[in-house]
Formats: sequence, structure tokens, C-alpha cells
Amino acid sequence: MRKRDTTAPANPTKVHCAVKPLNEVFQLTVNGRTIRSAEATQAAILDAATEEFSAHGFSGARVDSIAVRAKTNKRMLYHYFIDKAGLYLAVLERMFAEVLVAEKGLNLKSKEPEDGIRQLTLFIWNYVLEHPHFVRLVSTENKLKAEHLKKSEKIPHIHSHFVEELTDVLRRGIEKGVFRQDINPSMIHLTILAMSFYYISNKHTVAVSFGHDTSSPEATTAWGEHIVATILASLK
Amino acid sequence: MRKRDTTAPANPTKVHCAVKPLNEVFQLTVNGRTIRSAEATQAAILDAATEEFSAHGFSGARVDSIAVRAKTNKRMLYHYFIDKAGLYLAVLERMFAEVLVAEKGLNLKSKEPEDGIRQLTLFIWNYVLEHPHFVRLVSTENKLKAEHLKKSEKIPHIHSHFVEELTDVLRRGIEKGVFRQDINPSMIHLTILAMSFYYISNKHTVAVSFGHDTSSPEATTAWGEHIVATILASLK
Amino acid sequence: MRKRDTTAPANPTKVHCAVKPLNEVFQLTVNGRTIRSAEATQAAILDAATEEFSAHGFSGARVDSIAVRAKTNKRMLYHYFIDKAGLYLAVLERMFAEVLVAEKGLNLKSKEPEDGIRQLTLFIWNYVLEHPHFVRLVSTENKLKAEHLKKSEKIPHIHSHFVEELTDVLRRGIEKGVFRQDINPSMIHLTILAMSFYYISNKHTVAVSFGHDTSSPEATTAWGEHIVATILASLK
Amino acid sequence: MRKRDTTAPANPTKVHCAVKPLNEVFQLTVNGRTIRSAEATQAAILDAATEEFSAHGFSGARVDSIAVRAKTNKRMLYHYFIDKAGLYLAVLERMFAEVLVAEKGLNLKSKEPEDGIRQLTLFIWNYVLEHPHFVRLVSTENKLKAEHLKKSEKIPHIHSHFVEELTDVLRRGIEKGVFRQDINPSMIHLTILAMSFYYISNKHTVAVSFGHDTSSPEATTAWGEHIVATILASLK
DNA sequence: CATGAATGAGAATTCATTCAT
DNA sequence: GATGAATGAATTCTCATTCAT
Repeated sequence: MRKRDTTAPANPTKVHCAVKPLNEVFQLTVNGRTIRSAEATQAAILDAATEEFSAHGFSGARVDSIAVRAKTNKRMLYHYFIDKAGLYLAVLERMFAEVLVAEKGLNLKSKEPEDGIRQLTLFIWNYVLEHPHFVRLVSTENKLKAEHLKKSEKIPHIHSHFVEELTDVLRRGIEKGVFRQDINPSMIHLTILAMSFYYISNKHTVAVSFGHDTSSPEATTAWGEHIVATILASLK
Repeated sequence: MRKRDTTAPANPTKVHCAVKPLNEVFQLTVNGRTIRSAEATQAAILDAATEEFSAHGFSGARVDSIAVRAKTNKRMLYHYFIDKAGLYLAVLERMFAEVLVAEKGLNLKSKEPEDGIRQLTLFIWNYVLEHPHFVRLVSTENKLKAEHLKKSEKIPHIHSHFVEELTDVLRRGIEKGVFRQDINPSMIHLTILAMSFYYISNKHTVAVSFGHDTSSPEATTAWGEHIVATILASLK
Repeated sequence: MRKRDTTAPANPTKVHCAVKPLNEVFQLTVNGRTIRSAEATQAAILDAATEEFSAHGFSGARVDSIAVRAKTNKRMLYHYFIDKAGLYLAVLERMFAEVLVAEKGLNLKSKEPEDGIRQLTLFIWNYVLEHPHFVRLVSTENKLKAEHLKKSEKIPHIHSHFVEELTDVLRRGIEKGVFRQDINPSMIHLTILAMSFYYISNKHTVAVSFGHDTSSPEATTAWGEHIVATILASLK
Repeated sequence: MRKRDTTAPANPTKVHCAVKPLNEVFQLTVNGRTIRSAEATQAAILDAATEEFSAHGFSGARVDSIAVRAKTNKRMLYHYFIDKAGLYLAVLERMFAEVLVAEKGLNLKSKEPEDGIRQLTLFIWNYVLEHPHFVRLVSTENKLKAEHLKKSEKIPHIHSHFVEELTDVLRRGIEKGVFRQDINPSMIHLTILAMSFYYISNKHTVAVSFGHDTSSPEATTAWGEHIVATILASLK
């Protein structure tokens, strides 16, 4: 159970790395030393850590595995991120920062209310669909009672912008008379998130009850339209 | 760093379960001595394991911790469940079996369509609300790609009964003319699950975006009503 | 490595014995209790222990496994033999006692010297061939520095009878003038044992260097004749 | 009962090996500090493991004990050799490699046939006498049905060279008319091995039947001469 | 006599982390 | 900055043995 791979190498002295590390292939070397910027190394580590934490959770993630994936030395993880928890937090922080950046691509000011809701909903759904790591890491973080998140000083109020945008669109829809009056924007937001996240985070059990592949473009498009329809119906 | 938060619960036998833990039911004592009982021990282990796996996930769960919580010897876990994975699977199987039992308490045959939908929805929401272990373990299992679930021969198609009930109610509503015609029951079911599960499984991050306590009776009742209203609106 | 079999049972409550124990099938029962003589139980345990110790050595042998093989309860082993070491010693003692019994079937008094040597040699070879447990247990005991043997009060000078017989036959051969005069009977005895035991105890590595199956009747008969020829040649 | 005799040797680095332990060769110290060296550590581990497996067999050997003897950390065993079985195999492989190296010191081409047989026989006897680990490990491996050996890709046909040499000497003896014609070289080889191995591997039970110390130089020399005499007599 | 349940003391294996160059 | 070697503290799992009926 604890063992991940048990293939004994023929030559025990070469346990560490059978194939030449990719960074030796692609990176420049001077006097036999690899030239690599600190940023590149850190980014590689974060990418690898995102994969690993997302796939196995915090406890299940292996520091060794991250180092191998990042094609760097394990010592570097500690150099840059102090310990496993520090690395995990860095992954979270980068991820939420990316959400904020993505949000800026969304401008609903000039949209009609119903179209605005549609765009906002599909934006979230598509983001979730394209960033399964995000979904899984948020799920992981919830299992840890969001204690890492709470410790972070960097991670801002991630959804505030969304809620503001949503509140604005809803207000305009109410004024226009196309939405009912007693709408709670937070609940609408949460509904969109729930329908989006659950489909991704529980896709394996969903597949069982759904009975067919839930990852196909047809299925995901249909689910996106279903979310939009459900949200719009609930606003009438 | 490797040491996990080991805040042992004050009363490890108090399992947050709708049904009374089996060990309290079966465990007999005479003159202060515990009567040995395989059933009682197994149930105690399963209760403890449910707690532990639910709280920490598969990798994060500690076999030692489970033994302590179950007030038994670590050796017994292996005696009855072979290994950590076997114990985990047994926990899942018992949990899904309990769902099936609970389902039987739901009879919608004689209900008006709209009321039937309401009852079905609230049933799921309340079950999820009262069985957070269930939510967390399903979440854990999804992270493990549901591979344990797939290996199990026992775990049946857990939601099939729900979907059948739902399908029947929807059909009657369509015939009566109160629901629209092109309804996909699976999607409705999934929507209910998504809204119910997400609120529980992601409650820590939800709390951040929601800005207030999401566990209060007021909050949970409101969310239940919101799910019902959303579902009903989407059926019109 | 430490795991012998890891097939998780479908129903953990029935781990202990899936198939009905043979003693329940063959043994008489009265009022649901198995009637079994103490001797029968002890013999069954000794048989099982002989198998197990012979196959896996002292450390490698499993008390559980012996109980299962003996189709009895593990507690019985301790009842009759105190502990694992006691059981092991009992196995050794019975085995050496059997050798003594077998020896009595050999009467060389009336044989011509050369024929006597032949018979004696083939007797040892055949005994070894038909009692591989004996070979393996002697080998096991040597690995343990024969410390159990030395502790035993029962185990007599096991080969003395053989050596006496051998000495007598050799003396007659020398007197008759068919054997050389400076023969050391112990060395001859040892040579017979060496050639017999090694072929059996090291049969797996022998097979590699020999390049063909060493267990076939042809191969074992040929080896027996080879031992005889070698011994006789060395006596001339 | 489970506690094994843990009489640690006074000087664990003193391996009873013809060649000086590699760690004594490679291990360097500066200012009392040990220079880290993967080679040295691996060699030290292999030396210690050879001792331990040889003394206690596979199951009886203790990984902890090996680490202590090797004056290294238990973790390193797993780092270099993956698991206990891997370490055991590495021990076997190194041991057989050493046999091959030793073989090269034997040149019988220019020897008279009878002298060649004598030298070959004494070579094997002396090697076995000086490498009791080898004998015990081969014995251990046979108890494990040589399954580790079979898995190894490295371990070559260890005796092939011997058999070739032997075949050549025998051929020359036959041509010269000093040996009989119908000789099976493999059987002669096996006879030498049997007489050599058995004396060492079963020395404790041999001592009982022999009645005196079998390890004294006189006794071992006499046995060597006995093997030579027996083999030569069988060739006439 | 017989037996299922229970257990403490290991034993193998794994992990995050630090050392020393 | 970069890296292979090393490590101590768990963590899972096993085993001989005893309890209590």
C-alpha cells in the first residue's frame, strides 16, 4: 500500500536516475554546470508540486516525486520553499493569483443582464473545466479545513470580484424587470460553483451514477448549458 | 513536519452518525469487564476508521490512530481487514450500504409532483448534512479515482433507486402539466447532489466567500430551501 | 516481503476459514464436538510442523500455518509443545527416532562385504531420497548450529548403528582381502552421507550446474549407482 | 521467543572473507570524519548483509542488524537495494562474481592429469573451507528453491568454467590411459562439491557423528586428502 | 479438550528533512 | 546555486503467544 513502485533496478548504484534528466538535455551548460534561472527552477518546482498535490493530496504527495517531476534536486525544494507545507502554500497562492488574473478577462459591464449571467456562468464552468488542478486543490484544502489558506497572507478574497460583477449584473436585471427581486447573489454564485466543481471533483463517482463518459466535449458542453439554464430559471 | 495534528477527540466513541455506533449497541460489560465480541470489535474499528479516513483522507489516516479510537489493538485491524486498504474499503462498503437502507424511508408514490421533488431534494440535502463523513469519504474516493469503489463487488449502483424515484415523480409532473417536457432526470439528480455535496465538502472555502458561518441551522435550512427553489424553478 | 498472501476476503468476518476444515468432514462429532484422540492431534501437528519447518526453516516457519495445515487450533500447539522451539525440537526428535526404526530393516551380517557396502550405501541414499524433510531439517538444524539437537536428551547417537554395521562389513572385507587395510569407517560413512545429502539439499543449484532434471527416477538411480561405485572404488 | 540471539560480534567489520572488506579499502577518514562514499557504504552494507544472511538465513536475518553491522543507517539499505530481497540478491550476486574471479587463479593446462585433478579438487575444497559464507548462502538459497538466483540476470553459470577445466583434464587422462573411459565429468564435479560442501554446511551434525572437532587444520587437511583420494580412486 | 479473540513486541519499509561538499 | 549522501522519526504490517470461555 505504501509502496508506489517496486521495480528493482538491475544495478543498485544507478537507482537514482536511469534516463538522462531532461534538464540536461534542454538546458544550457557551461563547464558542465547547468545554467538555469532561479525563476525557472522555482516555476518547475511549482508546476510539479501542483501536479503532485492535486493528484495525491497533501499527505499523499511525495517530496521525492515532486523533485523528480521538476527535474531538479530535492534540496532545491527546501531551499526555495522551506518545507513541504511551505511548498504547498506556494502552490495555493500561485493558483489563486492565476484566478485573479483570469478574472480580468471578464467584462460584463456592457452586456444585457441575461447574457451577462450566461457569460459569467460559462466563464466559471470553463475555468473549472480547464483547471482541474484548481478543483482538486481546493478540495484538498477543504479536507485540511482550509488551514493553509487561512495562514496565507497573500491569498486575497478570491471571489469578491466575481460576486461584485454578479451583483451588478443581477441589479441591472432586476431594474430591467427580467429577474425577480429577492435574489441573494452569494447563493447564486455558490450554486454556479457547486454545479461546476462537483461535476469535476466527483467525476469518478458521477460517472458511475451517470452511466457514461462525463469528460467528452458533448457532455461537458451540455452540463455547462444546463448550469446556465438552471441559474437563469432560478432568477425568474 | 511528518507529525500530523493528533488532536484526539474527547470522546472517540461519539461518532457523528445517524445510527448509534454498533459497538455501543453490541458491547456488553459484566462486572466492568468487556465481553469479547468479534462483531463489536469490528464495528468499533469501522466507526473509528470512518472518523479517521473521513478526517484525513486515505494517506493521511493513521492505522495507529484508528486502533486507539476503536479502543482495540492495532493487530485486530489487520486480523479483520487485512490491511489499510481493506479497512478503507470496508468503511466505504458499510457507508454505501447505510445509504441504501436510508433510501427505503423515502416514499414519494402518493405525493404530488412538486411536493415529491421537494421531499426528495430535502431528503438528499438532510442526509448529506447529517452524514458529513459520507461526503468527505466520497470526496476522498474521488481523489483516489474511485479505484477502491471499482474494486468492490458489494457496492451497488447507489443512486439508481433515487433516480428511479425521481424519474417517476418527474413523469407524473409532466403528465400533470406542471413540469416542462424535456427534463433529463440524471441532470436534475446531479444538480441536487452537486448543490448538497459542495456546500458540505467545500464548507471551509465556502465560508470564506460567504462571509459567515455556514453551519448554523438557519444557514443550512436556507440552503436547503434554496436547492428546492432552484430545482423547482428549473423544472418549469 | 513479509506478506505471504494478500487476497482480501470479501467478507472480513469469515477471514479465518473459508472452507470447512477437513477434520469436521472426516472426524466424528458428538454433540457438535469433535472427537479426536490426543495422539491423533499431536501427530497431525507434528506432520504439519515437519512440512512447515522443512519448507521454511525455523524463522521462516509460521505457527499459524502449522495450525492450519494440522487442521487444528493454534492453541493446541502451545498446549502440547509449549512454544515454537518446543514444537521444532519435537519434530526433530520424532524424525531421528524414525531413522532408528528404519535402520532395523537393514541386516548386513550375512552379506558378502562388497554387497554389504552396496546395500548400506543404497539404503542411505534411498532413505534420503524418500525423506527430503529429513535432509532439509538437518540442514536447518545445522544453520542453527545444532543447538536444538544438543539440548535434546532424547536424540541419541543417531548414526552409531550405521557406523557399527559399516565397520563390521569393512572389517570382513579387509579380512577377506577385497578392501584395502587403512580404511577410516567414519570417513566412508561421511562420504556416503555427503553424496546423498548434497544431491537432495542443494538440488536447486545442482539442477543449474547439471543442466537437467535431477529428480527423475533415471537421474536418482544413476546417482545412487554412482555413489556405490565411488565408495567401492575408494575401498580398493 | 521472537527475539533472536543477538550476540553481536565484537568486531562487526571483520568479515570472514578472503578479500579485505571493501569498506576498509575505500573508507577514508579525515580529521576523524568519515568521507562519504556511496561505494564504501554499499560495500559495507553488502559485507554486513553477507554475515547476517549467512548466519541466520533470509527470514532470520534482521535488517536492523545489518545496518548496525554496516555502521550505517537502515535507510541506506533501502536506498541502495530497494528491499530486503534486493539486498539478499545483491549479496548472492557479489558472492558468485567472486567465485568467478577466484576461478581464474586456477590453471591446469600444463598439469599432469592426476595432479590436475588433485589441484582442482583441493582448489574447490579450500575455497569452500575459506568461504563458509558461500556454503551457507548457497544452502539458504536452496531452501528458498533458488528463486532469487533464478531471478538474477547477473549470476552466470557459475560452475561451467570448472566443468570445462575438469572435462579437459579428464580427457587428457583418458588419452594417457590413466583414467577409465566412461567418466561423467558432471558427476565427478558434483562429487567434489558434495564432499566439500557437506563437510562445511553440516559441520554441526557431522561433529556429532564424527566425534571430534572437524574444524582443526588436521581434520580439514585430512578431509581434503580424503576427497582427492576418493575422486582419484573413482577415476581408475 | 478445544477455540475464537486479543495483544505486545518487534520487523520491514517509508518519509520529510539535513549534511557536507 | 546545486547535489549526492545520509538520517531519525514515524508508519504499516507481522508474529509468537496468552486470555477467557
